[in-house]
Amino acid sequence: MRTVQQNQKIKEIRQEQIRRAALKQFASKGYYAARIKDIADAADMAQGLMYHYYPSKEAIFIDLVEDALDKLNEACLYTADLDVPSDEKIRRMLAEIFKTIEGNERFRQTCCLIAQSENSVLLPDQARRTLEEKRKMPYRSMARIMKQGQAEGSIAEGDPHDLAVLFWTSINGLAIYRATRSDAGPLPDSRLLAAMFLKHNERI
Amino acid sequence: MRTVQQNQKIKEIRQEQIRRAALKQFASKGYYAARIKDIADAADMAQGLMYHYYPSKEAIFIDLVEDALDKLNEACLYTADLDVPSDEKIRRMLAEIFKTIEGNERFRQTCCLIAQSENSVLLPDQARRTLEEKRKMPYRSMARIMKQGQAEGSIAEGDPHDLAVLFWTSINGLAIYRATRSDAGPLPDSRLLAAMFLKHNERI
DNA sequence: GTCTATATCCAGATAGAC
DNA sequence: GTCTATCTGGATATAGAC
Repeated sequence: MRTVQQNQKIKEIRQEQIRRAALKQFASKGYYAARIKDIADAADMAQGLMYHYYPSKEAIFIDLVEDALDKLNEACLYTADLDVPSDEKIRRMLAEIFKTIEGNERFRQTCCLIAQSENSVLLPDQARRTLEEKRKMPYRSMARIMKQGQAEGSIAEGDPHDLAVLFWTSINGLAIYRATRSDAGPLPDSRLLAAMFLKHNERI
Repeated sequence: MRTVQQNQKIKEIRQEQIRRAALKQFASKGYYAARIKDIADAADMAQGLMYHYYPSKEAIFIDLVEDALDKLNEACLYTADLDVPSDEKIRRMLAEIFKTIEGNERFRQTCCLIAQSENSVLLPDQARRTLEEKRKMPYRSMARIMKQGQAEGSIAEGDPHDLAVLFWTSINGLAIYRATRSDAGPLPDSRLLAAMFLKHNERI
């Protein structure tokens, strides 16, 4: 006889299996093209079992989107609080993101999940709301860093929010690019992108 | 009794209606989420009639993707042949693209169609092949312009192909951004993005 | 908790009347 | 050429045995 704790443990493991498999599917195919069957196969379990752990496909998706955006926000706040000049924050953040896009499959998938989701007008209602509410935050954090950098004299002129938009949309574009080509070589040097935001005298 | 010419005329009009409606649907929802029924409704015709003009959903999609990429290539070649310095080509191209993303709904949808399609690993086979074959061209054109500009001394250092990748992925990201927010204000100034590619002394 | 079998629904595609 | 009605397959979700 299994104890309650053991069952709880199984539940956590299973849900993690499902999340991992679902992230892979949603990130590469988008919400609609990814089928429950694919996810179940990738998670090594019967399709029916999925519904023992999640009430619906949408619920899995929402779980992933929330998690992805929370992690992104967290990383932004962490960087914003670093005790280094703003231009250095930008450089580090880009270097870090590029490195993880290249090396960390899970993170790359997370980027793609967000990109995929933002890309699609048609999403389940609750997922849509979650997304719209949470995605604003990284833009705000980045705008704050840009503004601070302009005051410090190291960041290029221009509306800080516009710079933030360019920052994230460029990242989105690159993550998608990388994810959809098996033949893609390494990403460009992150400093090329950083140059967009830095004043000349701050470039390496 | 209608003549052959009149029927031909009807055919062209109908196909144009379908393409216009399909572009809108595919661009905003992606290939799988866009339903034939949606397209038929948007084109003001019965679902069954669609199949009188196109053999399948995939055929419509391929038609659109080919058309979109051909137009993009054409625009690249046109710009590449202009008799102005390379940095000026970059500036003009970006200004032109930004303007059309903002003002020209059809062009914006075309950008999104390409972005959507590139974003999705799972596409009908022939569409996938068309896309992979044709999308390389804009990258090559742009890389050539970057290289030439470096020789002229106006474009930033770095692998020309990498710069081309940054160019197009940033555009893709922006087009998606703009297309998915009803609340989005105007796009950032195109010169902010141009700054990524220009040497300092060439910046405005 | 896990599986197989099945119900249900809906999208793409077809048939046939007008 | 255009429409309505229908077929068919495949996807989500459920039921029930183990």
